Amino acid sequence: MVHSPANHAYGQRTSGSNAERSRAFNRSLVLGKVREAGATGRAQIARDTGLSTQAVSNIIGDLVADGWLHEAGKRNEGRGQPAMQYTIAPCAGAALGIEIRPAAVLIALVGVDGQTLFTERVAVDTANPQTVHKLLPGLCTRALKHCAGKAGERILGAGVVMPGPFGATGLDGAPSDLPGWAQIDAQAHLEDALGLPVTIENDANAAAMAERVLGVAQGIDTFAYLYFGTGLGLGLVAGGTLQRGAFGNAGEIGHVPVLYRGALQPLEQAVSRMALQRHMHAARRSADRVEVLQDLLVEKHPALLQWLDDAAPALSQGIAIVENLLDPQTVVLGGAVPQELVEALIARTALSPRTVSNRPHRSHDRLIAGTCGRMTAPRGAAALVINTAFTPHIAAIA
Amino acid sequence: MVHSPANHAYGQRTSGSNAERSRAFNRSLVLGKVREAGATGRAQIARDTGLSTQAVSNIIGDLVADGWLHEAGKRNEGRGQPAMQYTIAPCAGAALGIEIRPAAVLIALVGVDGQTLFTERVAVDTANPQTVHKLLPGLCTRALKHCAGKAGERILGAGVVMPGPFGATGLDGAPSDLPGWAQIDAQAHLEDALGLPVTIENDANAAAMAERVLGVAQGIDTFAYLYFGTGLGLGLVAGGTLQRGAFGNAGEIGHVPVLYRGALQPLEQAVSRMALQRHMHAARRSADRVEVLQDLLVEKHPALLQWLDDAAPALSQGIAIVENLLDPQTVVLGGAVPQELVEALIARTALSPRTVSNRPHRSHDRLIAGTCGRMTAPRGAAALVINTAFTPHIAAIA
DNA sequence: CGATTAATTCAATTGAGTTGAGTTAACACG
DNA sequence: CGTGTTAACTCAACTCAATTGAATTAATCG
Repeated sequence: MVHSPANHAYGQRTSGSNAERSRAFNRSLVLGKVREAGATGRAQIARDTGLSTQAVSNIIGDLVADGWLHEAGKRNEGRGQPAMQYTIAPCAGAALGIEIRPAAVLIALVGVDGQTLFTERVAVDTANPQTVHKLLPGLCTRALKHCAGKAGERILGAGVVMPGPFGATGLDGAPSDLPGWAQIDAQAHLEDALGLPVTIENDANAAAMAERVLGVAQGIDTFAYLYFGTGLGLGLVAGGTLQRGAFGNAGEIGHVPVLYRGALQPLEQAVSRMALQRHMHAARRSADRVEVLQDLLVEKHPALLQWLDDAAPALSQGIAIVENLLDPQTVVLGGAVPQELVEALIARTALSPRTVSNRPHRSHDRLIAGTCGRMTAPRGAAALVINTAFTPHIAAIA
Repeated sequence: MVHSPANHAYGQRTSGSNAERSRAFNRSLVLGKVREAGATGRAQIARDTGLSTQAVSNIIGDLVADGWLHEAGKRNEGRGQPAMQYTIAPCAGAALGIEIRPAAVLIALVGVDGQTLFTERVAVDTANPQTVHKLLPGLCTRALKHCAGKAGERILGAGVVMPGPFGATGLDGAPSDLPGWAQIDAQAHLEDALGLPVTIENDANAAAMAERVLGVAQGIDTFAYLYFGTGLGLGLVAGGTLQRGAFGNAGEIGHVPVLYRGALQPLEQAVSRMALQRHMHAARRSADRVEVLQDLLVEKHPALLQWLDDAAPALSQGIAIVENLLDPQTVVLGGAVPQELVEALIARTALSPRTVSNRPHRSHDRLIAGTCGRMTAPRGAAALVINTAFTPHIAAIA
């Protein structure tokens, strides 16, 4: 359990719009359009946004001057003057992503153009607030050194992944809890350690954002992400926005009961690293490290195959619930396990025909594998920060 | 099944902001603040929105001139000049709400101040597109006549409730399907019949909006609504916004399997009007009309009590899933059944302790009864339209 | 009664998008 | 090869709406 600063529902209090906030809104909008398109021109953005070409021109002028955009040659298509193309500048800035696990801290530095510039994993005895506070500054400067000049000095902020749920809930006491974080204001503690604005999120939400910003869910506005962690988490993106629930604890799908090996059990007793380790342990094989899992998969270990065959129907039930409750464009499966394991599980999962997602003409498969790999969570934490720069919103400048 | 105009995901394409759209945004924001507060003054709104008092003053001046707001006396509190209070003008406008059921059409006219001005229920043989098209104009003028002068002539639009799911899905063939609507563009058809802009929504979403705008969920930004209809539906409101899913079919909770009478069955086999009717039919009592249910409840009919006792644990499982997946501030239960039945069911429902919603300090109960009564769906349809006027958004004026 | 506090208004200013005319650079057709 | 067409882009004047700061009004406090 992690301390949650407020016991009341999140309130993002919409503020009124004025010229200044309009400009910030339109800047983000334009940046987002460039990111979405990869490369595009002013006139095209004007059409996409309903702004005049002049307005877009002024904004793009600003963004180029500020180093956010680069000119990328002219595009020659049909008649008329060729349109100058713009792309997100690789050195426009970067965001830090940090994952705090019970026995390790993972860090990633991701550029606003989507390049992962640096990753590192540090094992710790216990990831208590003191240890992490001492560890972070060093890690942070090391990360920044590795990309000096390339991502410039503009660090937008830090995203931090910590295991949920946040605040006191009926799910406390899970083995994934971090010691010592429940009593302190985690965000303030981390901002103090890093000297950067910090956003805290759970692993599944961060992973979902990783796939949306950097991975397989780019351009998909409404999807669910099943995160294969110690337990099983669910990250929800609807209309391009992360759904956190009223207290930041949406997505606790691991506790939903499903039929598994003939009995009703919480889904994460069937599908999760914890479940897999328990199963392999019973077969006297360890499965605590990602490399080991990969080896077991290559050697087609019968216990692993058995687990896959048992887990798939449980997963299918979970997906049916998610599909019927949220009607997503697709469900992404991923997490801190080898890509091959995810794919093997997907291959064995027969999706229920009785859901709203079983529609005739689909542009995406109902269940797809995440591509962000092992560093999904820390990269997602960074993606979280990057995403805000590309998502327009009217907000008072604090 | 109802025709869904597009087989691709909803796209509400954000447009850029300019002076005009900023003004519209701020107007809605101010209107929303007045609605939220009941009565409030300019300076207070300025503080709430981060706008200057001058800006708020100008906007309020406009809104009063346009008939949206009324002055409601000065408030004398402490020092300083007393603040003029403003309220939503009862005759500022109204919205039409229509529910199309297989054997009946229900209509409601709701003023922007929240007053229900008129309701009517018309039985029909089959609610096919032709019948409805012929019926609506008369119903509509009748509704408007009953409030002439009171709600003025400003009708903002019509909300229409039709049973989901929309478009082709894996859930087709449900008994709640409407005949003949799958082949036509329902929205265009209804706009033609009414001469008003039409918003189509399913019953649960409309009911959720009814409670948010008119009922027990006022001021609650994130909640789930369990709608007791022919089946069981789920309306989701997150951050004040209705969550429709990618194709408008979010909330099909009725198909989630739960343990009911010793076997895994879809939740709506346990909790729904359909389930109740089947159970009472087996006890040789009809239960097809709301009045009959009320009588059965008063006489404490043993079969009904038995059904309540059986349904409650199933409901509890459904609620646990909703809580863990969405972390709402509260869950509202309601629908087209007597209020007393809803309350009797709630009284028997023991909520799971193992969910994120089991938090120590709660401002709302975890499960509360809806208060919008029998006309929930049509009133909610109207609320849907009214809500847009009070919700700020940057959008191109088409 | 004067000082203080708070709401409101007036008038001038500012920021940002729009408008419409003009420029540039490609293609297409004779 | 030149002229017309098309489309991207730019310049300068304009407009809308919010901000700023001073002034006004109406209440309470001492």
